[in-house]
Amino acid sequence: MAGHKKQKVTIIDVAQAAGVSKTTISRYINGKFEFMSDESRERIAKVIDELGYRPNNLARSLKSKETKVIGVIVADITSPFSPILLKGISDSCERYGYRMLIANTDDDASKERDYILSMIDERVDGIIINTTGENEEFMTKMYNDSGTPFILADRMARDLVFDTVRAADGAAMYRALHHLHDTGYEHVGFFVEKLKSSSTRVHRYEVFHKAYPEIFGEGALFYKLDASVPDVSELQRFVAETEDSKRAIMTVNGVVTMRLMKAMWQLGLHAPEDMGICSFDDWDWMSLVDGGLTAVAQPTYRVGCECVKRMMYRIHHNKDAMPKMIELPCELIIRNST
Amino acid sequence: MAGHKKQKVTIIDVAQAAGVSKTTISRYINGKFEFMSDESRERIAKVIDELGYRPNNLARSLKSKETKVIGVIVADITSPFSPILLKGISDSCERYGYRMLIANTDDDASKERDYILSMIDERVDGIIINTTGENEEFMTKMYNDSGTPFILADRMARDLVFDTVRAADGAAMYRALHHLHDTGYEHVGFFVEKLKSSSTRVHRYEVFHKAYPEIFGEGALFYKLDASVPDVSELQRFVAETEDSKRAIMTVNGVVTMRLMKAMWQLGLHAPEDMGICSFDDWDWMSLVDGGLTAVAQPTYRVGCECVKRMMYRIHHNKDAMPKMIELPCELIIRNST
DNA sequence: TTGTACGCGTTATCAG
DNA sequence: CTGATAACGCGTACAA
Repeated sequence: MAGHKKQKVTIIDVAQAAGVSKTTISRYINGKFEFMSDESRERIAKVIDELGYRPNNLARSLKSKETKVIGVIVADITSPFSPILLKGISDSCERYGYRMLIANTDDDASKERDYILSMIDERVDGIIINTTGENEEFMTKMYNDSGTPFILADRMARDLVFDTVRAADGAAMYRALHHLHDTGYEHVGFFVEKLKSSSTRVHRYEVFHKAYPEIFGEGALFYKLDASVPDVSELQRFVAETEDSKRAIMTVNGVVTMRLMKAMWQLGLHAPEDMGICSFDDWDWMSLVDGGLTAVAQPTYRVGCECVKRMMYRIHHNKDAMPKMIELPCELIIRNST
Repeated sequence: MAGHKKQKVTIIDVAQAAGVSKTTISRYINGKFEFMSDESRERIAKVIDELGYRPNNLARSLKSKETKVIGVIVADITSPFSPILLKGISDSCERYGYRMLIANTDDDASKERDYILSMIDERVDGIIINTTGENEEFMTKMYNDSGTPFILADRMARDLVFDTVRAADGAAMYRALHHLHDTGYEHVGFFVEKLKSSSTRVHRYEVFHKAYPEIFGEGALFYKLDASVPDVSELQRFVAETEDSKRAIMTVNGVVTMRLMKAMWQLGLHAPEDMGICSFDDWDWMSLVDGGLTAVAQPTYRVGCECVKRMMYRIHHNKDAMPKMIELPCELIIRNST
């Protein structure tokens, strides 16, 4: 017997031990007590306890066509964004009695497809996905084939074909720029990473592009951080182009903020003396650097919660509901750096 | 039909469409091509493609008794430690063709028990657990009942009843203290959070307790950060007790480091001028503060990988192997703060 | 090379 | 109130 998984006790074992049929055990398990005598119930309770019986969820799911499992696909699990989203999803799932099957795509569209397939094979009841954005038609096909609902977390697709839950970062951008303008800044440079189709960055970029001229009355100033030129050089370019003015930096996300803080350190620059800085994304360490960075805090936890909530609605109430865009407000946290 | 999950195509549909029995389809799916004619194979391939057939993993697992799913239970998914561990596990699982079912316990022993049960119900092939440490006997019972292997990630149990993969932070502590001593520090205060049974903290605490006198020739100096007194006060106590000496702080983990950095900021203190600081845990922002914090970097990613590796060994080669303690080396990263 | 028939552990239908 | 029995979708002896 060594090397084998222990024989699990099944519903039949329980039935025999209790001297009833497995039907009755099944009823007991599912709380249909109205269909059995009190003595039966008590005996079954005792036997189940003694044998340590636990129903096999695989078999149950096979029969019932639902697994009570939600698939969650994140683009980058090591991003500070992901754990918070996952916590939101996890806490909510718990409340509704669901579990999570989690996958990480490393922002790779092909991996994303693999995991979607894999999760559908596993018969998850729905998929919450922080998508790379490159599998829109694939997901549509999967949805049509399997009926598995998708909900997009934070990142949106080109067309609104799936429920989408995201931060209202457009509004936040306006608030942040107004704040900078009111505080007396004359120029604001927007620092971005490479713009992939991934849309969150692109969206913020586009909003800045539109909002900045409206508020500051001049064309938007963009600075791109990529491998071709050191971050420090790009920062110096900004300094040169805005010299002798009260200037501030706005970053497209927390990663860029971190890269710029490093670059500023290397150049011996500090906020707010040398330049203001306002970060999109508020990560814990940002309250430490230079006496605290002004930042736009994302409602990431709530995004996770809302994804689950919407998923529950779709699963239990209306499988064919119209796709809906749910936007959650950001918070502008003003600290020492502006 | 509205409101119902799409009818999935089954192995029988494929069999009928291809004009063979489902046995042959099953063989095809499982790559046993030696048992069928080339024409059969081609026809089947075509039909599967046309129908978009995907085998139902629930049914497969029910039969085969293996799900290719590893349960992962973390104590705190929002801790910076968790995503890295998860990435290690995830990347490794991917290589071996496994998926992960993830749960977050919020360091709550009762939740931990619930999730263990739930995962066993789900028939996961094994459980990797960053345990609260309070369910040792429960896990032992579960292991005996179900045969599901457990592997402890980073946190260990009192007795070595399960495989355990962890950082060799004892050795790291010695190295760090030697470094501080060699650099000329006269006193080192060790700052800890509340010591729960959770063992990682306790272990570091105990090692410091033993190592400090050996290296510095005086009794260990401990400072406890808890709700009863402000962090700032505890820091001031340290300053008072080591006045007029070259002193350094050693923290028990990254969270404490962050709290102390905040407290130092409030008191206008800086490293390394006012005191050296060496952090257990090296988180990304630590390279930014005060020109970079000296830190002990944990091999967290590799811990995740090793957990999976060991799990594969246990599942595929030796279910009853003796529990083993696997220790991975830490790295001491010397920066500006010491 | 292919197919028949049974079992995996549950739930649901129906007849007692 | 209770219990046969047939699914659920797949894998596999065993037979042909």
